[in-house]
Amino acid sequence: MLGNQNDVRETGRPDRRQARRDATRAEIVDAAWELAREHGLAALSLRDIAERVGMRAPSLYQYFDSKNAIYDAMFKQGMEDAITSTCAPITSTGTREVLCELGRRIFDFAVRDPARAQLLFQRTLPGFEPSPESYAPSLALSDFIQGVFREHGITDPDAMDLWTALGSGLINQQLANDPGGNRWGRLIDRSVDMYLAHVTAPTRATKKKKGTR
Amino acid sequence: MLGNQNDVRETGRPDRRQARRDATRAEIVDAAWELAREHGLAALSLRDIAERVGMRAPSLYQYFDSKNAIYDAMFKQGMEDAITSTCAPITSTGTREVLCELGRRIFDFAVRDPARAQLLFQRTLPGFEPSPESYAPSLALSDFIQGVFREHGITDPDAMDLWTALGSGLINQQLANDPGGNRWGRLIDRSVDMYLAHVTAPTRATKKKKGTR
DNA sequence: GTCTATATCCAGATAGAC
DNA sequence: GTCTATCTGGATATAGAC
Repeated sequence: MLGNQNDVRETGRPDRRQARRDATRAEIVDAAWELAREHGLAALSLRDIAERVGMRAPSLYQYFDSKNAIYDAMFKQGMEDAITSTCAPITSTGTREVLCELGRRIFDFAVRDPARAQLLFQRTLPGFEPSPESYAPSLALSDFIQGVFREHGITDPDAMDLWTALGSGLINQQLANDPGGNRWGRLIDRSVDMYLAHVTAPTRATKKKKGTR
Repeated sequence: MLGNQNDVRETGRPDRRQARRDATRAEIVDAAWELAREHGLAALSLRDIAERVGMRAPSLYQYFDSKNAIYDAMFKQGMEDAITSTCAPITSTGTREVLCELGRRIFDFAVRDPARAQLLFQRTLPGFEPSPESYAPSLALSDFIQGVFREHGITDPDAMDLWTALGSGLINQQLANDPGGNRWGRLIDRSVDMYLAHVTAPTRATKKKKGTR
């Protein structure tokens, strides 16, 4: 569980043994993801993972301290992938186009791999919680999204929460009720229109707005 | 798994043995829900359920054919509770008030019991799928909601999907990121405003509308 | 660093006595 | 209808040989 897996040796730089070790760790995580996609996240077993990488189960303990440590490495890798898929520069300029692009990136990332979405975005695994180190990329992702919104004048925290609800709802419904289809994916642009019309609407009555001017 | 548990005897009416049996079945399902709430849905074990009702595990097989049959009974009971909580007559009249009331009922029902929400609305249990019989109440619930919307002039299927996404997103975020709090519950009325402003907005450009008039 | 062997524990499900 | 006893199989994790 403790994160000394990336430590360098006393020389101050990782030697070849260390590099080999990291490569094997990555192999194990990849095998775990394969199995999770095939049989479900909760059905992962150390035996199956070991078999897929050509080992016996006990050998895995040379690379991970426990099964939860493997889940943790999967979580971390998944979050890093989420950043790669989501945080690329956005070429569009208009607010509507930017939000559509951003929304679609996240939606596609989540829907592309249901098992990954379950580990990253739902909290459904029995006793698993990501370690602070593995959770860090998640915060970076939040910051990126928040930054994009701020650039377009949306700073109200409630408006941000509304956005995350809308996005997670589209993803959720797509995965639960039309896996492999596009029934809710089709609604992304429309959702952005609805959202922007509301958030940028002229102030009226008791409705909270983006600014106070 | 097969649903002969509610059969009547050859006389054509259930006798007292049958009533006792149904009562015990209900006890078992209640105990299973208690344990699911305490230790998580996936952590249910027949031993624990049996212990809670004062039996040994094998005795449960007098009442249910398998562990999945217990999940199935839980699903059915949960869906019936959802109908009870959701489908009561709505006293409000205005469209906004009606949708707020409806949304809040479903939200409260889901958030009140995360384990139940996981079984009913997410598809996260290893090999479980509800039987057609247990799934039936779910369809009745959909029909009710659809009827309410139709009464208020919303018939566009995409608009319905948008509503379910919005609702499930609020629930999802509340359960995952602020369990026990109200961070997204506060946004229900605002979400309804946003939704209605969009769905009932005057037709413009390529935006789909509720009707063609 | 990987293995065999094993410890320990738990699961769902069945057989058959009472 | 409930029990004890057991089957079968799985899990995570550890000890110690090589």
